[in-house]
Amino acid sequence: MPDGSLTQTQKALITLRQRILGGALSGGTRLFEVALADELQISRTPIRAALSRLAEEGLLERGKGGGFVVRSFALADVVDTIDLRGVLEGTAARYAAERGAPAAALAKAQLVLRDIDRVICQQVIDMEAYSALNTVFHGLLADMAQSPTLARELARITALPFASPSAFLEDHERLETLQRILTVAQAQHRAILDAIANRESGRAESLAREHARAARRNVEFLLSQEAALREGVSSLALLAE
Amino acid sequence: MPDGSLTQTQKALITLRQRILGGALSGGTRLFEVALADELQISRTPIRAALSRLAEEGLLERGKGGGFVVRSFALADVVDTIDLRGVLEGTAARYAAERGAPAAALAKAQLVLRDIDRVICQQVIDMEAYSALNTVFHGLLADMAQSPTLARELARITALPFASPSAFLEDHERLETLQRILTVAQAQHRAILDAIANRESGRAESLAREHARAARRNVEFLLSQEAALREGVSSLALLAE
DNA sequence: AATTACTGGTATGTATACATTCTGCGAAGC
DNA sequence: GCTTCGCAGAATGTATACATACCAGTAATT
Repeated sequence: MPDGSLTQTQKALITLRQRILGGALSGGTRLFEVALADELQISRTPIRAALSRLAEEGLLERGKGGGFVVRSFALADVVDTIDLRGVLEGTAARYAAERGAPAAALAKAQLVLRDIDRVICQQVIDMEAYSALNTVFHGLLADMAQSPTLARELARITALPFASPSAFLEDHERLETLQRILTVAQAQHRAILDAIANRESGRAESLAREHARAARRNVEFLLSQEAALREGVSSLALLAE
Repeated sequence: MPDGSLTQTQKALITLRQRILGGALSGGTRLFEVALADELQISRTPIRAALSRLAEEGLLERGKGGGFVVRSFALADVVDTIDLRGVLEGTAARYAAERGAPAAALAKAQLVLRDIDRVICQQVIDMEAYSALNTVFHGLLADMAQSPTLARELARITALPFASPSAFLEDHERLETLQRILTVAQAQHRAILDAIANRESGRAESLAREHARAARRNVEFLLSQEAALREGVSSLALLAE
């Protein structure tokens, strides 16, 4: 639990977020200000601020007569959220193609893809590096759409751990499987960029949607495994039973 | 300014929301807790809570070192947001078609369309009644998708006054123009419902997107008018200069 | 002259006492 | 037996005093 020069609100925010995402607080659990204040040794005011921001992030819901409840995510919600990301990224790709992406962004995206190539051809894949690069690529896609509104909503969705573009990748056991998945994803990245560069908006949209669909297949695969295997999937810790 | 048995937070929330939507606070304006507390005769704590919720609604943004700033909406943002609603409603319609909408919802939607018919064939159109029915119809569409995630995001977007399904309709001067617009919209409603009932997902999605496009055309038309005419368009009061 | 360090003012952050409201349970009344 | 009233407690809502952090303006030092 970090304690640098953070404000009390930030400390509470980090701790509580961690607990929710980590599954320590299961969906439907009501959070009481006094109890939390007592436990975390922080006064009610910053606790309240933290709860409010968690509601803003979509991890909590406001109860009827005040109060906050941990939002519960069912499998169907996870799948829907990933698909929704696909829809939004599809729209971003379409906008980028229709409006014409800035040459600088396109060039940068090409460089990122080159870097990703370098990472995935290694014998031991550095997943942290891949995730970082993948996130940058998807961020560039959002930028190329030149729509702050869309970028905002995409950021909101992506903030949920299971909807992030790099979710569920670190959880594949076999190297071959992982390498195959990443190779296909990279081909999709190239195709999306190509469609945008050629101003093929329909193609760009479809490809981006399909790209997210791969993430959905990943979840469905992981959930078809034995429960024991699912234990380690940190992105799914907050799933309801 | 209402004062029933509302909490201070609610009062502050309502007042501030009204000011932002009404354009009394232009985009980029920073809101200071103390100043607001002093002016509204409410202590800082509920002011803070209200500001936090307005940030959640998307009307305010959090500044770098704390503090809140009124979000500024340019014309491009309005257009993008309406299109985004189209994308989301398109997705809702597609889901409804793919998953199969509950018979009860379909029947209810048919009834609503019947009611809308009755409203728009009048000599003097009761716009309040139309807006209410139109909102119900769009709400049913969101329900038929059977995706809480999607419904949530749709509700978020629709909360912005210029992105609501019924925005900009009350601002048409000539009766014939209004009647033509509503007639076309109603035809689109029917087509969307038909596509959903027939499980034609692609058609349903395209139609719902096009339906939102009509709202976009409305904005663009209104903004092409003289500034004097735009004065009365309440949904656009918060637009940046 | 440029830079830095001080300082006053103003902003948000925090703690806490007090107010209010809601809820669940139990007893009284129908 | 069921409803309703009311009470107790526990929760959130509110006010406010105090702490801290940030910024700008100014003066001192290099």
